[in-house]
Amino acid sequence: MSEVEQEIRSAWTLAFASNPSDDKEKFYINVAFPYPSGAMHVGHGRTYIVPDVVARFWRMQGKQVLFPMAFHVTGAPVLGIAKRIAKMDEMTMKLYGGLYRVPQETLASFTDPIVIVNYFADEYERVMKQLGLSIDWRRRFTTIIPHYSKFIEWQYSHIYSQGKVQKGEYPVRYCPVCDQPVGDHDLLEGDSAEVMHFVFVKYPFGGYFIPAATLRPETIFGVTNLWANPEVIYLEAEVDGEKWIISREAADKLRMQKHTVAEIGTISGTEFVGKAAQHPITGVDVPILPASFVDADVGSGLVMSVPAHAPFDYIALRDLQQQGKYTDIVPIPLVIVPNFSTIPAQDIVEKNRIPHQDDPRMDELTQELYTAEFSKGKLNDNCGVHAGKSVRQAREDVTKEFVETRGSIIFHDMSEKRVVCRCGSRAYVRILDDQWFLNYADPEWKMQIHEQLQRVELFPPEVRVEFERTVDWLREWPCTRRVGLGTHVPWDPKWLFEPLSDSTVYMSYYTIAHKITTIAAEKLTPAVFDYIFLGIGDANALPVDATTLKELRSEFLYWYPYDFRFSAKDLLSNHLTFQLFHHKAIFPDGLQPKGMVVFGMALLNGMKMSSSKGNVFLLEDAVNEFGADTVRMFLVGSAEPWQDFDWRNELVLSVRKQIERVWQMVLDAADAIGAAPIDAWLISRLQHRIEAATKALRTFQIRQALQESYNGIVSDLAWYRRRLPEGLNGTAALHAVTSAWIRLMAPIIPYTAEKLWSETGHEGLVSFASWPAADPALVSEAVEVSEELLRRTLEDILSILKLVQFGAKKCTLFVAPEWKYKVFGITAAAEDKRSVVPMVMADAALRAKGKEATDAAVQMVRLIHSLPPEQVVLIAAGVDELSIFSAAKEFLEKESGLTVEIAAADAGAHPKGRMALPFKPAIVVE
RNA sequence: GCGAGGGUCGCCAAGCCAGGUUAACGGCGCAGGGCUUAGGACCCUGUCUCAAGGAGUUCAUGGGUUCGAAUCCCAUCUCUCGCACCA
Repeated sequence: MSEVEQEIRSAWTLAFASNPSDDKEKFYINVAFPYPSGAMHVGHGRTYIVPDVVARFWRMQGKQVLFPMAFHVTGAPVLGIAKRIAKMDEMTMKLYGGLYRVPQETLASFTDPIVIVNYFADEYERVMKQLGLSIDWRRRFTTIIPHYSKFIEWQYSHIYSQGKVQKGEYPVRYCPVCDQPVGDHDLLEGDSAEVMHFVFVKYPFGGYFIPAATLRPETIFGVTNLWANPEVIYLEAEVDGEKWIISREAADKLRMQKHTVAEIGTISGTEFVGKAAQHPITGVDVPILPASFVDADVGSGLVMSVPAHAPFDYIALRDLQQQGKYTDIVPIPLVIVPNFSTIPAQDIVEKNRIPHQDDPRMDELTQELYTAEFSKGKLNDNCGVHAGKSVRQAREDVTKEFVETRGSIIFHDMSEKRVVCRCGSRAYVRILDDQWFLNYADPEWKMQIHEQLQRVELFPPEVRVEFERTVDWLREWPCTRRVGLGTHVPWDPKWLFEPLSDSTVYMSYYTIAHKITTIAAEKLTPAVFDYIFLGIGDANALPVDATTLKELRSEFLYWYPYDFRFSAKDLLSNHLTFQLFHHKAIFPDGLQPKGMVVFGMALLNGMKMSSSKGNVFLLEDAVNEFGADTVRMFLVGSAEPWQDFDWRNELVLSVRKQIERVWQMVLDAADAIGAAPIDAWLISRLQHRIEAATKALRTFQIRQALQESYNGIVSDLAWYRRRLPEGLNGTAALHAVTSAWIRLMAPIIPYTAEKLWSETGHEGLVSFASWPAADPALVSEAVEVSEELLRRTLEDILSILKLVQFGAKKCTLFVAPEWKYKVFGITAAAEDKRSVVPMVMADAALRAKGKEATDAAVQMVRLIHSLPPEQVVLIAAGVDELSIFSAAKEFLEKESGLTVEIAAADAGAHPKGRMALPFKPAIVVE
């Protein structure tokens, strides 16, 4: 097989290079391009095989198909990989040297990130070619070539001038040693840490403020005291011009969050414990109490105490009161929560018998109660104007009130302390103040996308809701980064465009990718792209020669807009929606995306496929072990594109056998001659198979298409064989079947199909042969119904034989009498099957039959419900069962091993004969 | 927690939107038989339980609507994906 594949691959070289055609309609599909930082696994395989099957199908339908591919190398991950390889990091070396089998000498050069992406981009291309993907490789590019950068500059010149890119503040994880933001890939530890947003509620204290850090500002109405850690030395500091008392850690963090902090002095926790601050709303005294659970490294290092609702506060207070201190403090209930008393913190602490505030279970219990209150709680009458609100709502409102009218700040802190950069230093939250954002929050832009979305075809249709939701949910997107590979922001070159933001309209770039490289990159000014993509300006007044420009313009216009874009569902909530926004912002109405197909995820032996966990099966290994067609057919056949699929080696082998079966059956049929009565049935069935497969492919139900074109045809051929007269293995009718069959299978198993196509004497490539068309003139319903009758009857005979205890020799078929067909007809036509009996009785001749007729009517309702509706119609029109069975007498005898006799039920003396129904003869075995 | 989509007879997976084609397509696996020196391949049959072609219990669980529900409604349990600066 691998030799055959080789040979065919060379025949395909350049065959799929696609240029605008004068007479053919275009069909342009594309896939989310890969980030080539590692080897391809079988999960990637499906992502590209599905569009390839679609491309091949439409090509055979006579369309001029464009299926391009490129590589997305923008971003930071490879930088990290290169660094880790330079440091000989064990995990990384194992992954690349072991799993990905990068040769040692090549691995040594992986200290350069560009080398990594180029290496894997080449590998992707090689494996994709092995898989037989019908890609126009002339259009390949990577996103960091100068031409593409010029394209991105052009894109953003429009987005920027429309005011859709804005400057703003943004909290990011930041490494003070590297002086850079750190992404998940850059962290040694703590990649699950989230950025939390505290509100600093300021309590006046002497000439100072004590900013108590809280995640639950709505509980301000239940504050009984503040907590300070007596073991901590706090700072007196001037923060943004006010005097605050905070921990040293908080002071450092505040500096990173755009606050000015000047130290004035220090104050030990013990010094102000026992004194009182003032409640910011009521002004009453709030005592400051000591507590060991208060962490200087969280928030401000000082917290407010809500003992009714915070387990820590409750238990710390209980501990003090047990020593006889502060016994006048009583918890103030605030939040009504189902299944809890008015003091939920007490419930949860006492129920779990927590001995003291340093108990390790406390974090978990706190989380439990916070979640319950957040999702189900309502504020009670202690909460002034907020009484009756949900916790969720009150939190939002109170936060707003404090920030806007009471001078509170939002303080960002990590949910875990151990967040460590690759350099070994701890990472913090830092506010970047000159970050650039794409304003996806713009209501007008959103509205345009909602409107546009209605015109986009989506598969599967269920994803439409999710797209709509995503459009609503998107807000400002930070679109620039300081580190990584990519294109510099033209108006602020210290920034680079972030990867998801430089890949939103590249589908248009494909249309010219193979030609634009002949132009020197520095000539590619925004005006040049304006001409190519938007038709703006005079071709003769631009730095590039006019002929070339016009050619690019016309090629773009030929292909665009694209017809379908394919991607896995994890990109739906970002990339797939972003690209709609960008297309809308840049291109005119007629050039907007027309359709999208969203894929499911990949599993390996039931587990999620993941390179980092080593749970992958490399695509190249799969192709070498099983053959490209087998891999393709397995991936297509195991699930529809939008479903998750599971790769299991043991199942793949059976797919290979199926391909071998096609191969054998087609070659066996090559020299069949002559004719048989069953030919008409086979040809008739074929028309249905073609129709069903075609319909399925048009709606991307590739698995369904495969079932029709493989399983369907195989089972038709099996019945056909069975029905051939003794001594015949095939007839000339098979030639029509195999010719259509090869073409139906060609999109899925192109190598095998290509080989069979030439083996069976056809000229040219099957990849460009015309797709078979169903011919209604070749459909014979009568023949199909009569075969169906035989099939069902034979099945019944065989099942009776199986059950019967004696050695049967003879079988008599009693065919239903004419009047029962009449009852069948009446029943079939009845709108409401419940009224059949009176309808039958209305017929004088039938009424004369008495109970026999009413019984028959009841049986007929059951029978009709058990038959496909279209068959019911045909049977109601009348089936000459007597002659069908007579003609098939020999066949029935051969299959059953019995002597078969056929009789009319009314003539038969046998009492069983009365059981005969239309399409269901009475069977007597003796 | 929020948003989206699922849970079907050993496994994969149709059907559900438009209730009666449904004991529930198809494939895989398994079992029996045929063909064969043998194995493979191929063909036939079976594969929830009983059974002269029929009957009984089934489609995550519990309710409901209906002459009739895997399909519609309600509740519960459970799995997958996304939840943002990241490819």
